[in-house]
Amino acid sequence: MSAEANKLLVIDGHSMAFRAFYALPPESFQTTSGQYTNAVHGFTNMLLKLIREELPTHIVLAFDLDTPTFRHQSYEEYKGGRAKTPEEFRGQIDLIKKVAEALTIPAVTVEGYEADDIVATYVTRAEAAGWETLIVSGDRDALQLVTENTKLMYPTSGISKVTVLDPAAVEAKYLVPPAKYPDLAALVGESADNLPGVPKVGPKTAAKWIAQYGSTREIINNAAEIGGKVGENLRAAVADVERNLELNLLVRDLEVPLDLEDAVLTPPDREAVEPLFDALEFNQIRDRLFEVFAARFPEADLSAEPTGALPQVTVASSAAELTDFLADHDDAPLALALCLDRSGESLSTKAKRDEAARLAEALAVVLVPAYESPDEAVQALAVPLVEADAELESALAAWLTEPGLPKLVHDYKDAGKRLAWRGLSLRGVVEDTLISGYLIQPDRRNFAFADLVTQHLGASTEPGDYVGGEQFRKKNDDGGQGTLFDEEPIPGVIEEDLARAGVHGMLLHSLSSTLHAELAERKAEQLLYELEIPLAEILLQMELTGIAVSREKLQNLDTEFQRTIEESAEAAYAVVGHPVNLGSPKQLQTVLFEELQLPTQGVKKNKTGYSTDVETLQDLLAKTQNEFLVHLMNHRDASKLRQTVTGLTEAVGDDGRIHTTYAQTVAATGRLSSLHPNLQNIPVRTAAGRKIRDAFTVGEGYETLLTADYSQIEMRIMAHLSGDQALIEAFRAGEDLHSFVGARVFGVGTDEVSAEQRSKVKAMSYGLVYGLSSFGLSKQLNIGVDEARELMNEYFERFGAVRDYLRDVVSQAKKDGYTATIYGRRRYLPDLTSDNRQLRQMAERAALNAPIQGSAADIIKRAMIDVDAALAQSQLKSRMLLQVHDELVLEVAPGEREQVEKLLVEKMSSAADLTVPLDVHVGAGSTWHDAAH
DNA sequence: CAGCAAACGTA
DNA sequence: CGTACGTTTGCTGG
Repeated sequence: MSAEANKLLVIDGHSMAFRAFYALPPESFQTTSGQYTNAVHGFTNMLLKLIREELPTHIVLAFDLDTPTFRHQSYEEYKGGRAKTPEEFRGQIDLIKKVAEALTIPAVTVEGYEADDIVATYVTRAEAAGWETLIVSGDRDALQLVTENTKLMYPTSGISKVTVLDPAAVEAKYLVPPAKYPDLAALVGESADNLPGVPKVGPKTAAKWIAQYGSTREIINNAAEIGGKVGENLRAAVADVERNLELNLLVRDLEVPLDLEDAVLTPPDREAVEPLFDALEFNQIRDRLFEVFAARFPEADLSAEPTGALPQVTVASSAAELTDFLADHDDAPLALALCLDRSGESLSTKAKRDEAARLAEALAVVLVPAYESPDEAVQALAVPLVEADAELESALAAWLTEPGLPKLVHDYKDAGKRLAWRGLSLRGVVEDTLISGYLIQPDRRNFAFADLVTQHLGASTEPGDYVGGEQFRKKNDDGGQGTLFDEEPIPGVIEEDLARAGVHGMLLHSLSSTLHAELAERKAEQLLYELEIPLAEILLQMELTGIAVSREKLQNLDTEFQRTIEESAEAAYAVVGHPVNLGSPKQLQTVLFEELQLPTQGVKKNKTGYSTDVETLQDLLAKTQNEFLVHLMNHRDASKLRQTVTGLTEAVGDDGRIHTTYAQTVAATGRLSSLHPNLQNIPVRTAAGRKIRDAFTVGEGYETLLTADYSQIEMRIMAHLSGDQALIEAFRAGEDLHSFVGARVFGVGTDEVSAEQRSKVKAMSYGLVYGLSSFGLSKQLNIGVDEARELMNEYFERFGAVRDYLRDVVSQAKKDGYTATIYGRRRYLPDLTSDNRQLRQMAERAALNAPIQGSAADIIKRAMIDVDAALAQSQLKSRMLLQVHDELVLEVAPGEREQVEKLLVEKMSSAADLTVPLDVHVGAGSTWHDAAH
């Protein structure tokens, strides 16, 4: 590289770290261990952006030290009066230095000097060598360094907006050429450094004097001839100005520990980047980092050291090849990976890509045996699912469906579904690393295979990172993966896909054993083998089966709700005199609180201003009787319902049924969640909402829908876990729980409890499960805090063991670091010991709730497995369709109703052995609405 | 076009 | 200042 092409980037690390810190909210950038990373994040991003856009050949980061500098020694108050460094900033400078180290960018410090002096020294050397330089600093002292070859990037607000200053720009902005900036600053003073200047002299006066006399030294020499008040002030402040002059001037000839030439930019140290970015939980930045450096150093190899040999994937072309392969591996577990159709990956929006990914077809199954040694290429076999001969297909089907032949997968339900679309059934799954990963860290949201592999094995899932896979390495000029087609043994599957599936399968074996060691330590193996994996099989069937809906009923509802929407909108517009988007909280704020002048007193606020949620609207209605509010709320209700109807209509499959997907690894408590569409939040509370449930119907060939739900399961678990005798007695007596509790709390007979009293204790009982406070209760019940506290005291007086339990569960969780359900499902809550009060209290409420909500989830999961087994045992054709946390919906085959009902009640009630009975209510009907009871 | 905030449906 | 979720809409900022 020729000298002319050299470009130095020199960054004042401290000042930019501070800018980054104030530009990004610390609370949004925290690792699970509580370390704030907002400054690190912003700084790293900025650094990458500079490398990408400015193309420097050399980079230096300059940092201050904590020790005093020569400036402090000559002026004690130097930088005095600065606010204390915020708590959240602590440790972030060290992390930034670690990032620099991983990127092999030098971080330079010099004892007794500031970062600015280091910057000045490198700039001076670069100038001498004829290099171009870009300074990045938020400190104005750096202005003096600007020349034609040396520009300054100065952040104007935060770190996203920057100005690049050349000499002309400096002069335009500060009225003096760069070299004279110290003269100007000496006269004006610098409040950030606690350096007072001449009173009443601002940049304009100072610039005028400098133009007249040439320098501040000359101004002082001629101070006598300057008239007026400012002249007097100047003469009085000569000592200050002289001191400023001395302190402002940057040192340009420091002894620095690193030569300019040695600051050359080189590719990052991947071995250092990976663990550091793991710890910082920077995943997106990591990707961007490697992209930026790959673009910068196309020839360099940024990939990790190969961790083993790439599996050799052979494509089976005959049944014999498959049967031989299976015979070779006897009955040992084989990992299973699918090659999917990737043609949807280039769709324009994320929503479309996600949709395509969900529906992508399986093109091949790759079977991978456990490897003996990582250095020896494992022999894997790919079986095409398209254009394969019938014999091969049936040989594969036989292996897949045999429960006695063990398979390892990541996301069994997903693989099972894609295979089912091809008419294949997958059984005998002994490991699903998705679920294992979840059981270990239930509050993590993303269990992508590659992430689990990185985290638990520290390995790569990229074929290019394995010996023998060099041809798959992504080169910068990329685009040419198509060139890797040798031939196309399986339509739509390129060589790289096969290699990827091979690596995936190979890693499944190692990930499985690593996760199992963890599971064993947590005593969670039973949960995996006896609960979650069997449940996954059932969920898969439920998802494939779906639930029938009446398109006609949905269509009618859509029309009905649409009419309400239009009518209420018209009526609302009439009140305000013009149309508004009633779905825009922002526009509503304007209409409600500016145009209609509704009282804002006591109105809840959110980040964007006054809230417009139902609660607020109802309060406003009570106060003002403004009928706009009525129309708005009608509009809201109808829009929400129509939105649900639309979503359902779009989700109806060709078979006239809706197939939801259950997420088994999302809810941190152990519950399921439902998506695409969500069938766990279909309205039920209002009459209009219930009409939607009426569109869910029994399918053809079946007699009726059956719903079965646990009655008050969470309170029963509370009774069981707390051992509260009064509560246990209530459930054993089979009395109405809330009347029973109300009678005790209010000291009246069970049948004398008023409706109001009953609803109060009901809210209270449910609230306790969520960690309700007296404040929250008072708000919920619209009563005073005192009355709420009174109510709580009275409650705990009668049900003392409940209070003891709630207290103990939190303190135990603090001690252990986790809560546990009755089946031993753990939830880790590191925030229980956080210094941040809000985080800590949130964790405390989660600790109260997790054992209860989680135990209820365990119980219904157990029940589902037992019900499914009992249905099979009795050879019944009836089937489970939906689970809604404490409710199951089944489709009953003709003539089976009585038997199924009996079996349901029996299996659900006996799913757990509690000190209180588990009551189950059953209802039947031709629609979901009618089956409710 | 991606991602956030607000709102609201369920247990 | 009550837990656990998913989806849609409007809007901002890249």
